[in-house]
Amino acid sequence: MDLDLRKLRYFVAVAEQRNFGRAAEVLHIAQPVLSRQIRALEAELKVRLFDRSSKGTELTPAGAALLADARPLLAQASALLRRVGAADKFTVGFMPGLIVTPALRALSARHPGLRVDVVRTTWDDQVEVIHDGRVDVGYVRLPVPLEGLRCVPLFSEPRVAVLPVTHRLAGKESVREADLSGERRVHHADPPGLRSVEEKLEHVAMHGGVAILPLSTAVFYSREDLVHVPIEDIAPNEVALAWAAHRRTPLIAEFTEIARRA
Amino acid sequence: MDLDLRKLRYFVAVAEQRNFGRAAEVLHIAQPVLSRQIRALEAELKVRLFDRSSKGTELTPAGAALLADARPLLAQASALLRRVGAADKFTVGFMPGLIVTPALRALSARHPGLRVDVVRTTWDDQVEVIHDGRVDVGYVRLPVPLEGLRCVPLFSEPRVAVLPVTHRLAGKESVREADLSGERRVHHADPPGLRSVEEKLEHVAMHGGVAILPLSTAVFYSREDLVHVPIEDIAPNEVALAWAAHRRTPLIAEFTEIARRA
DNA sequence: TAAAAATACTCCATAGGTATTTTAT
DNA sequence: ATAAAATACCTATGGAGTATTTTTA
Repeated sequence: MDLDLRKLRYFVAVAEQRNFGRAAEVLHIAQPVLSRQIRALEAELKVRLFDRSSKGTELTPAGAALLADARPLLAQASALLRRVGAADKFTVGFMPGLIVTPALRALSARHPGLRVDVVRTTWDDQVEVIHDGRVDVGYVRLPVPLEGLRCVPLFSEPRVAVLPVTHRLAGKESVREADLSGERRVHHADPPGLRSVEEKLEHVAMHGGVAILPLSTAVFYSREDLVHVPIEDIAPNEVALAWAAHRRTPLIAEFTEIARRA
Repeated sequence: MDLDLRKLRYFVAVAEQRNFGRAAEVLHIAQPVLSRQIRALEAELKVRLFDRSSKGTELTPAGAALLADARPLLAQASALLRRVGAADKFTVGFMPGLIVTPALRALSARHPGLRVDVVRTTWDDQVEVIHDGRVDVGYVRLPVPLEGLRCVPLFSEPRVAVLPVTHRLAGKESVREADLSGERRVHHADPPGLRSVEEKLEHVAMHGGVAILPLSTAVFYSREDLVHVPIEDIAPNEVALAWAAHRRTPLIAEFTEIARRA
C-alpha cells in the first residue's frame, strides 16, 4: 500500500554501489538484511530491480526507471523533515557576491515573528540546498538543472577576468575572450579541489592563470594582489531566484516579489 | 530516520477531516490506532501537529506547513508506484479537442518496443494525472497551477461561443463578448454536475445558454443542433505540454521536441 | 452526560542480527 | 577457491485490534 522509504533508500544505495555487500556497509546494516529488504521491495513492486551475478549487480531497465524517481522522492522527504518544526523560519541561499540583506530585511519587517536565515552556497550545492529543504529559496547563478525547480530571472551582470596585478593584461580597460586564449583558466573544481571563490582566487594569486567571475563576485572578493578586467565578448551571468517546484507558500510568493523589485 | 509515508497519509486524513474518529473511518482503521500513530508522528517530528479539543481538532501552524509538503510528497510516491513496472510504457494525457495521434505515432515509430497510451482528461484532472503518474506528459489547456510542473507552450487558438442553432446570434460571422452579456454562461461545473464537454453541450442544447470553448473542442464535439461563432475580443486559449517538474527522462525530452514541431 | 481522544492490553508482521549455504567465476 | 548473494533462524520493535478511561463542553 504505502511505499517504504527505508527500502527505497536501501535500493538507491545498492544501485549506486552495484554491490550488496558494499551498500550494506554504507548503510551500516548487515548484508543479508539488505538482500532481504531488496527482495521484499521487488516483491512489493512486482518488478525485478537488479540483475545479480557473482561478478556484479546491475540495474534492470525497471530499476533504472525507479532510480530516476527515487532520488527526487527521497530528497523531497528529507526536505519535508527539515522544514517541519521550522515553520516560522525562512532561509535564503545565495551564491558568492550576491547581496541579499535588503530583501531579507524587507521580508523581516513585514513578518516580525519570522526568523530569517541565510546560507552561502557554491556551484556544487546551489540547487541541492533547494531540493533537500536547507533553504526555502535560493539566489542561483544560471545555468542550473531546472528539474524540480521554479525559477524567475532577476538580473544579469557582466563577467570579468581576474588576474594577478603583475599580469600583462592587468592595466587594460577591457579584454576580449581571444586575449585570454593563452591563459590557464581556473574553473570550478579545475584544478581539482578548488570549490570556493576564495580558493580559486588564492590559486590565481599563487600560480597565475585567470579566473572568470561575475562582476559582483570579483568586487566582493577583491584582493590587493589581484585585479579584474571586463571581458567584452562573453555572455553575461544570469542571476535567478529558484525554489522547489511543488511548493506554494505565501512567504515564497512574497519574497519573490520583493526580490524582483530590488 | 526515514519518514513513514503511512503515518503521513494518516496525518493528511486527520487534517482533512479535522476529527480523529471520522478520519479513522475513512482510513478503515480503529480510532485508537490513529490517535497513537499521530502521536508517534508528532514525537518523531518533535512537533505538535494538532490542537485537540472535545469540540474539534485543528491544525497547528507547524501542522499546516507539514500538510503543504505532505500532499505533493504522497502524490509523488504514488506516481512512483504507478510508473515502476511500466517502464516500457509512455502515456499522454490530453484535453478534449486536442489531437495527439501524430505525435504519438512519431514517438512510437522511433521506439518500436514502447507501448504508448493516451488518457483523455478534463479540467478537473488534467494536472492531477501528471502529479500522480497516470500520464508521463499532458497536453493541458492553460491556465493551470504550475506548482510541480514543467510546461512548454505549444500553440494558442481562438475561443468560440457555442449556441443552439435557433439562437438569435447563430447566423453571425462573429460576435463580441458584450453580445453575450445577457446569456447564461455554461462553465465547468456550473451549473453543478457538468464535468465533460459533452455534458456542457447537452445542457446548451436542452436549456439554452452559451458555452465558450476553444475552437478545436467546438469542432471536435460539433452537433447538428448547435453552432459555434468566433468571439472577437476574448483572449485565445493556450495549449501547453506539461510534465512532472522533477523528472528528467529522454523520452519526455524527445516527446516535447516532437510535440513542439507538430 | 455525551463526544472526542487517549490509554491499556494483546497479537502478529517484519526489520535487524549472526551463522551458514548456494552459486558462478 | 573465492566472492557475492541468499537462506535459516532468532530477537525486538512497532502496527493493528478491542476494551476502557480521561477530558471537557
